Amino acid sequence: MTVTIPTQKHGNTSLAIAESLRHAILRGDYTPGERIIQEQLSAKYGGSRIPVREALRTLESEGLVRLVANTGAWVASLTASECSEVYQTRERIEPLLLRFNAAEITNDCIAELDDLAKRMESAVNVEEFLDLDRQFHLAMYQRVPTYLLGELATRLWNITQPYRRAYTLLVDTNNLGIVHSEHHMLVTALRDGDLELAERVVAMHIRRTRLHLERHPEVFTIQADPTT
Amino acid sequence: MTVTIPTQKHGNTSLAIAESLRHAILRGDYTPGERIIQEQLSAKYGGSRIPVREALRTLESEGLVRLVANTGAWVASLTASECSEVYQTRERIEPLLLRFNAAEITNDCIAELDDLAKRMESAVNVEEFLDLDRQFHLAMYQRVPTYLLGELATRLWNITQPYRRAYTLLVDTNNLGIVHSEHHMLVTALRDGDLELAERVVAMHIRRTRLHLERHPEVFTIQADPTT
DNA sequence: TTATCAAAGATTGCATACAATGTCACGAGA
DNA sequence: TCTCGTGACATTGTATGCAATCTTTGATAA
Repeated sequence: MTVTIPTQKHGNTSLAIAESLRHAILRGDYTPGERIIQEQLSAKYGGSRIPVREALRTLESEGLVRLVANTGAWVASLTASECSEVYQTRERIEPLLLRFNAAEITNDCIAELDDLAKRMESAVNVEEFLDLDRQFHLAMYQRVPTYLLGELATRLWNITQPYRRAYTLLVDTNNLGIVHSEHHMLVTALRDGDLELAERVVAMHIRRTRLHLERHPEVFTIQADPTT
Repeated sequence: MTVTIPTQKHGNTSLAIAESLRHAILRGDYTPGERIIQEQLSAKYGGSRIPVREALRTLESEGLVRLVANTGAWVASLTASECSEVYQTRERIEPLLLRFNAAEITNDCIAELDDLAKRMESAVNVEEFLDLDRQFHLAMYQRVPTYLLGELATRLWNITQPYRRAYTLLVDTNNLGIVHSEHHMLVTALRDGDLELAERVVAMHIRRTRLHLERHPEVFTIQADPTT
């Protein structure tokens, strides 16, 4: 399969490859632990391996790819305890990020969040649910440009994406009642201008999800077939 | 000047260059805002520009270098508010990291911390003080390997290094009384096994430093001479 | 004097080619 | 059968060279 990237201007190839590959990993086109061959990617994008290598380095420091010198690149995978660490970090980071954005979370934005929360309840499949969930968080956190908090939150979100997917598949979209309640609580707190409460809801939301994940270690057994 | 890197094994060149350049930036060999020319670095390390480019990408995602396509690379610089954001993030992250390490902070380690705190009090120059300060933090935070918290804390520490240096130069090493008290409070809390208190001391230590920095915006005017 | 433009020079971006390294399969010996 | 080597193959690492782009300089006109 050949992928053509839109604005293929000179000087942006590695950026475009990084974005495309990041999306592919988040979409689930790659499984955690799957080997990445430079030559295959360069063929796919119709270039040489040089920009591919730079894209891989970028994704490595984002935590989405693991590089070993002279050996190769793999899609990153997490153990249960590593994932738990990421969630505990999110628990500290995201309330702060919400605080930075609070002033710009206007009525329009709250209406949008409310809409997203409702659409999430009637999401028919896992992919739609995951996409709406991501949009919900970004809508809160990207009102205001930050130097690193926004990007950091996104990175942590991305790293855990495969396991969020596996977990959502496991529990089925009907059994996500608490998640929906929490989203509505958050919208209400924001509407009331109660930032303290909103921060606490975010932290609890992340915390509860972490505790659930910790009760399902089988989620972390997804691995690429080594022969692939 | 030519720099020879120890174990120059095939496949580790970009890693070695990244480490060397990172150290050079942290040492203050480069000023925030200073231009980085790929060719100069490749000449310095006696290789081609390819591994230099990969090293620059790594340092970019660490936040130490700013890259612009087709244009060049610069040593990262922070505005006062960006630096404040980094400190606020540290305020949330480092207590958590301390918590992860708590179980492994043994009597030996506490003695080492105590020693470092004392040597810091009698530090004769700014560079020695900065180095001991760094060691003090690492000694607490790197008892236990973490998946990302340790690396994240180090990155945030590194990003703010030039301004920590400028600030320390500004206030002079004699006027750091509060800093020393806080370090000793921390050692005492750890010795008493009072993790709650230790976490609060760390957070307050970072918070107080941030408030001090915010009162000295002149620290953020250090810039490279554009003609350099 | 200042602003604008064009051309030369400097610098970055990337494709190619080859070297270094790792991986895997196969066979010999225990 | 199992272990250990050994060779061929697959893959990664990097030097080189040229194309694309940006920057600077100097000249021109307002």
